[in-house]
Amino acid sequence: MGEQLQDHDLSEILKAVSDPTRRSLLTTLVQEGPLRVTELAGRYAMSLNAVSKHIKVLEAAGLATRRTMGRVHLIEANLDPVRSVDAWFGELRSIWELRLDRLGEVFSEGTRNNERSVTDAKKDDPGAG
Amino acid sequence: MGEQLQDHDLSEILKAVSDPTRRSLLTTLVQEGPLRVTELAGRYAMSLNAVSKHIKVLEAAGLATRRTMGRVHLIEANLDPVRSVDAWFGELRSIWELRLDRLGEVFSEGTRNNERSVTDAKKDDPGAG
DNA sequence: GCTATATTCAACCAAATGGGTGAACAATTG
DNA sequence: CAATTGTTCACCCATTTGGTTGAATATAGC
Repeated sequence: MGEQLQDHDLSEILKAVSDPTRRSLLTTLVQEGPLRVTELAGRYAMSLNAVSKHIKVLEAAGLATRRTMGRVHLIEANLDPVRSVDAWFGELRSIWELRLDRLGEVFSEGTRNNERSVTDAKKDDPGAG
Repeated sequence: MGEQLQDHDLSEILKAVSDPTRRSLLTTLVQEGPLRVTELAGRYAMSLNAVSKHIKVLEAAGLATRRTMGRVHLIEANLDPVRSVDAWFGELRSIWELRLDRLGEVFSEGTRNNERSVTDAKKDDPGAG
């Protein structure tokens, strides 16, 4: 059961939550539980169709799921994909700290001249992928 | 120091990292430290100008900073804004768990129908539009 | 001063995005 | 069946986006 961190998925998730309306929708769903499309749309100063489209984007990103019950579509939030985002940012941070470790504390004296500290850190290069 | 989580900033940060090229740029900067625009651009199958624009987007989001040294612009990653993203997702998660907790309380009070509150909320509908 | 290098600015283009409207489809109800 | 309700589909429109190219600006070196 590996989580295949596909670049495309990550882009889709991040793009989905980069829109304030969609973030708001997601928050609403998270705090109130599954809601109908119309109920959701009623809270925004935009057309039902616009909200419907936003929901589709959330669905495509895996951040929302739909349970169709008759003519009513119940939309529910799903925060699982957020873990992919966390994972990516986490990885970024550890790469960052790894490099800072290699550089050592020599760097903290000033940010203008860094050439020498780099060569200094070369003695202990693990080459972490 | 409160995190004055401006919606606009969050959107800008998320949109910035929603592009795979920009994520790649950020990763490169994080693992290799400050780099010149040309050096960065040389790693991508796109024009220097395209990369230059991507860098600007990262800068605008606060994810990269620029130190101009003569004609050379050193671009450096800055992961601080990521904390805003973490904060938002974290908030979302706690809201989620809070609601689940509330649902649990309702159950232990002797309610027998699990989805009643959602579907039944129709009678309390304020009316969209 | 001239030339080469590093980078941005400006204009342009195709595609994607966020929004709107009206019609269509699906399901419930009288 | 007909009417109503919930939702999507198909278009249209303006703006943004990601990319291109060519010119402009700034600095470095001969």
